[in-house]
Amino acid sequence: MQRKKTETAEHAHPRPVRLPSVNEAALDRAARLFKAIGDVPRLRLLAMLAHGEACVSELAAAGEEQLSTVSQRLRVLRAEDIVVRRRDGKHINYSLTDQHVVDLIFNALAHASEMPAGKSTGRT
Amino acid sequence: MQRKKTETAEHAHPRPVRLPSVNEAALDRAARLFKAIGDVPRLRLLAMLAHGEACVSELAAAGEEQLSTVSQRLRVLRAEDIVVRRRDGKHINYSLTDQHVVDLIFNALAHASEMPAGKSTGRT
DNA sequence: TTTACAGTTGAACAGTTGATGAAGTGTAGC
DNA sequence: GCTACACTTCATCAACTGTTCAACTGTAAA
Repeated sequence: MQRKKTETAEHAHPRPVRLPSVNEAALDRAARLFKAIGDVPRLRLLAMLAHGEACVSELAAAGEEQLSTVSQRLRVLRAEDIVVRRRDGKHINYSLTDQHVVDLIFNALAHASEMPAGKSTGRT
Repeated sequence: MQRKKTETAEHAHPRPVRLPSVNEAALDRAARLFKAIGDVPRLRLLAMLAHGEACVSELAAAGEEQLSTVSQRLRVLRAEDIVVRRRDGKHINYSLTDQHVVDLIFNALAHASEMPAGKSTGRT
């Protein structure tokens, strides 16, 4: 019987099919990481934390946000092991987990400063 | 008079408020970039394209996805200038816009391979 | 021109996400 | 113990996202 594959690509190709050689687990981890930092409010939090650890109140005050809002954002970042927390009396201080995340962010921010917003502009 | 600000953080802090010194436009661009690549299917596409340019059919066949699905994913990546396209007869070949994106991705994938999935597992 | 191929776009739908106020947890001081 | 403070978690809800099929555009060959 002939199965109707609706639209599922299945035909002659100009080049042989090249299956991804990347580790699926790494791909998943990387995508999760990118997704977590792919949000302006969260990325801003990280940019703040890049200057040193800070407690939730500080971060909330600096961004004029509600505590619960900031707390939720930090939760997302913590779930991906991007930040860690440490209790200090009544306060809970957050900081970036490791240098590689710091590097990644600054690297991207640096490149982002170079390239104009996104559309048009053409190039050089 | 005491103003009721519901929950909006406003109290004594252990440290002075440190406002973000980062460029908002760069932050926005970086967040958009991360968001676009923060998705396994899209990141997989990029991983494939890192090996060289490919047309939509190839990418679709390699991932056993529908043409329209892949096309939509590429659209998102193209909207963020992560990939570019070039027509070649009936085919449209996509490739990564520049080396810096390639670096970013491989860098992240390399680090992702090092760190264990995310939660638990303990450590080494 | 007609047909087939390669890809894009639009609309609809399901699933996910993020912000918020209220309620809960944990710590410090009285 | 009780109260205040510093957060966290829960539940809700609106807004957004990703996938899909159908329809459409553009190219090539007959």
